[in-house]
Amino acid sequence: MTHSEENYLKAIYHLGSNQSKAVATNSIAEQMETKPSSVTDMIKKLSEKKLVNYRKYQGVTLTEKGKSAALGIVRKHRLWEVFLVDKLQFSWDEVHELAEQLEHIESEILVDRLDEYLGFPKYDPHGDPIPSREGQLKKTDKRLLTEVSLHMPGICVGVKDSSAAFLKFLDKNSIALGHEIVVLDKEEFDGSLYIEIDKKKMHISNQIASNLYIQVTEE
Amino acid sequence: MTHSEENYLKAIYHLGSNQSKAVATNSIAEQMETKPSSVTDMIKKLSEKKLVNYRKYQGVTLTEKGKSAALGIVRKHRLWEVFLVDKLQFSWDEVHELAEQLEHIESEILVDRLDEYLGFPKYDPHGDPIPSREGQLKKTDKRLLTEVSLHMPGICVGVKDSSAAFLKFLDKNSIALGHEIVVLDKEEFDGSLYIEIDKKKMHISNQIASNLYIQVTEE
DNA sequence: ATATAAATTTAGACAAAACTAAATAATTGT
DNA sequence: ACAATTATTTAGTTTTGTCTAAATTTATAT
Repeated sequence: MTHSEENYLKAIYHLGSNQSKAVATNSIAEQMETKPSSVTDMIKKLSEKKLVNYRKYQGVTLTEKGKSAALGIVRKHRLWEVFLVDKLQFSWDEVHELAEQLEHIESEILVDRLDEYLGFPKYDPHGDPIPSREGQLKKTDKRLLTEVSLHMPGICVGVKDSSAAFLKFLDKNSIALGHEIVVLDKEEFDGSLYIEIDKKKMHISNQIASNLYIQVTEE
Repeated sequence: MTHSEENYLKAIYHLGSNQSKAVATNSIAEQMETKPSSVTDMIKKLSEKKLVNYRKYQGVTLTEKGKSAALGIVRKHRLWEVFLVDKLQFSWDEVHELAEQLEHIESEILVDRLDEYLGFPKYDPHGDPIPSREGQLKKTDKRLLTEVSLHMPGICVGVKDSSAAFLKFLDKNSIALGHEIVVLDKEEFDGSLYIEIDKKKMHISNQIASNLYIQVTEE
């Protein structure tokens, strides 16, 4: 499997995992910053290899084989991200591009050793679940902070807006993944929230809150 | 710089570092398991980029720019090897192919962070020196264990007698390539040595010692 | 319902990196 | 010295992944 093939599979996986609908050629082209005609070419190739289901003009879906391959790449990507953040002191907004390269390193054993070395993490630094060796994903019941009820404890597991600017803001205010968050009160006037994070009380705007994903730890 | 270009530079570096003579097209082809005509093609390309000096039919040498690039790749290769052995528990003979992939990951910062994380190692698991960020190489010198001075640390890098009997003996006494060895004392009477290998003290005969190659790692 | 717009595919071209086969230069042995 | 051998380069082809431009299919709007 070439790097390019892997990148297409990953793109199709990311675009298709939410809906059960087929993924459009154009959306793949946009995601990969390439031309639709190039996408068509690659889709044909992947189709011949039984990695995607394809009918002309009808978009693509991953076959079981394709999905399994895509999950393998996602697994590698997210494990390397954990490595970069936990071991090499990168911050969570610096690791994506590096992981894009590292995810293509071919070796089952390496991935498993890395997994073990990192302590079998279940989530990457952005709060996204890491597929198991068998391609199983932990379910995430993550909600936006704005949708969490008062006094319901949860853990900060992700961001909706992953722009460097937003991530930098969070860093500055020591809001980090893994920290426990409770909403203490809501300001009806502007939707801002009084929260407690990591035992520190804060007041954050609705705009911030609506871009933070929380894993609710009690029903 | 493409992976292929990097591989050619590395091959030319390895073939040319011993002699000051130009490297022959055929030897590059042999090293890279490719055809001489392919080598000529690539050499022209590298020559246009001022990475090698090339005159038709006269072989190639690296320019300063090319040498610096080659050393950068060697640095990455050897640092990743240390990572795989020290952190992920691979053995010295399993890491080469993986490092061949990892050496192409592009990121100055990553390499520096890795270097720091590994404690700025000076030698890889095979006893080969790791170039500094500036491309400086520690000198190496490989000797028989019997010719190493007391308390001079080195790495076990090879055997003179490669008979099954000898290798079996080494295995039984957990003397393996890549292990650090220090000679603690010599027995004048029979030339046997008291050594410390991998933090374990041992007493070995002169016959054993005179069949083990050591890479001395300090002046 | 059908004209127009949007999405997708086809056809043909290109660059990178490899190859084969043929031509040419350098080296070697007598 | 020069014929034979070996090393190297050239010319032309292939594969992969991309592109542009044109053709075709599907979706949309009045």
